[in-house]
Amino acid sequence: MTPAEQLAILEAGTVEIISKKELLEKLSSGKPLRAKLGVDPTSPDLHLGHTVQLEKLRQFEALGHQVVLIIGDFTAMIGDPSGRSATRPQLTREEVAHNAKTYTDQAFKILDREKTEVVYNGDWFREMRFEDVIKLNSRVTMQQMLQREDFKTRIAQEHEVRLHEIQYPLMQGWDSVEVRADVELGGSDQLFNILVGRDMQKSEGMPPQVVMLTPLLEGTDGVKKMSKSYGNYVGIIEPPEEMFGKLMSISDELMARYYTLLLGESAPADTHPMEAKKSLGEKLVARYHRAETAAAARAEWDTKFSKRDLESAELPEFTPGARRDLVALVAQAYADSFGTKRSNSDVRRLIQQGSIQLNGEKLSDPRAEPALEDGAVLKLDKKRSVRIKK
RNA sequence: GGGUAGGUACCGAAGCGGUCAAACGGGGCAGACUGUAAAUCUGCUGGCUAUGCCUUCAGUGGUUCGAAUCCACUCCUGCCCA
Repeated sequence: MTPAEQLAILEAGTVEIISKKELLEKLSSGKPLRAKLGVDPTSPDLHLGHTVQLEKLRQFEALGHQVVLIIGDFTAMIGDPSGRSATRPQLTREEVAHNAKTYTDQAFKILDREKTEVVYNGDWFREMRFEDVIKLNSRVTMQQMLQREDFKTRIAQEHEVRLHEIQYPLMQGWDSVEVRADVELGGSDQLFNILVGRDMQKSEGMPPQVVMLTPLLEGTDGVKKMSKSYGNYVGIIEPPEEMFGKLMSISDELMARYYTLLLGESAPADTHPMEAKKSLGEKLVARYHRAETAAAARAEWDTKFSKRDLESAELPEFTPGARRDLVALVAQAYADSFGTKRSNSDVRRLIQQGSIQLNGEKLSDPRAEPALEDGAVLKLDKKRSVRIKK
């Protein structure tokens, strides 16, 4: 494949490439490029937001280039301030180590395990001595750091910015030196950090990496960037039904975004939005599970929510414990079947607001001890129900 | 180091001796309407063995019948100056 053809493939779906000319030159050299993506294992699960970049990396791999995945086990302890309006919580080494493991396992649902180079930036940062850190710091000016939008606004709003946060871009930049990256991929909020990488490489006498920015994927709320800490994510190892369900609950607007960003196609214009959303959901579930599983998830969703046929739907089975009053029952059902902790007060509220139904009948007395027959359907809220199993 | 403004629930922000589990906004949760969409409307949003009780307004101690509110000290943050 000619360099120009490769460029066309790689360019698709990106927001910005700095610069295309450089990329073309690198591609023309004939040598496989080293394409870097750094991920901080701040939470164990990869979500659809990460896949935008991972899919792009897969294209690099398919074109015979070398993908370098940097697990930021060290940087994760600091936390990337990008796009943040507050200092991130710092993670412990144990948390990070655990997350890193699950992270890579999930990344290889997309990338080829055999072809991908995985490195941990703790390998070099832990070795650094304080004088190395000073040297690193001396390469960048305070003013450059303060140009960053997120720092600037935080300062303008008189919010704190801690010193360790401004180290982050330097560290990310140094990663590029360590792995001799030719290209670094990142979300569009990574522009600054990746540019620092270029500067670092130049001052090390290395050819600077090409910056390749991918669009940021909004989370299921349609507003904020998808992130586990915002609770607006769709994890790629989520059970098929859950994944499908989450995708069905997004707005029509967002659906169009997901079509372009995740599937690389435009949303069908002549189809009812709900139908379009269903095919989006099915396709994505199929991508991370199997086609049959996806079809099943869709069918199951239909009986549960379109036909509202809870009787024949597959519901989690729930075996009531010793306490049979409604409050205890509901609280336990949430905990056992959905892993959701709700306080008794919270449950009481749900009951009072008419959320709880038994076989289609509203239960409104928190103190009642409803007769529970085997197979009865206890509806907790609009989206969650369980089947009683004695 | 000096001066100054602050630290209130998930976040922002009122309150400045009792009627404060704490206004208001955002977020979140639930309900109605729907296509588990958006928009809109309604309710809720510390906990509990619940017409009452317990824990909470940076921390500790104090004044008071009574403190988020007053006093002392401590810790933390912003801003200005050095």
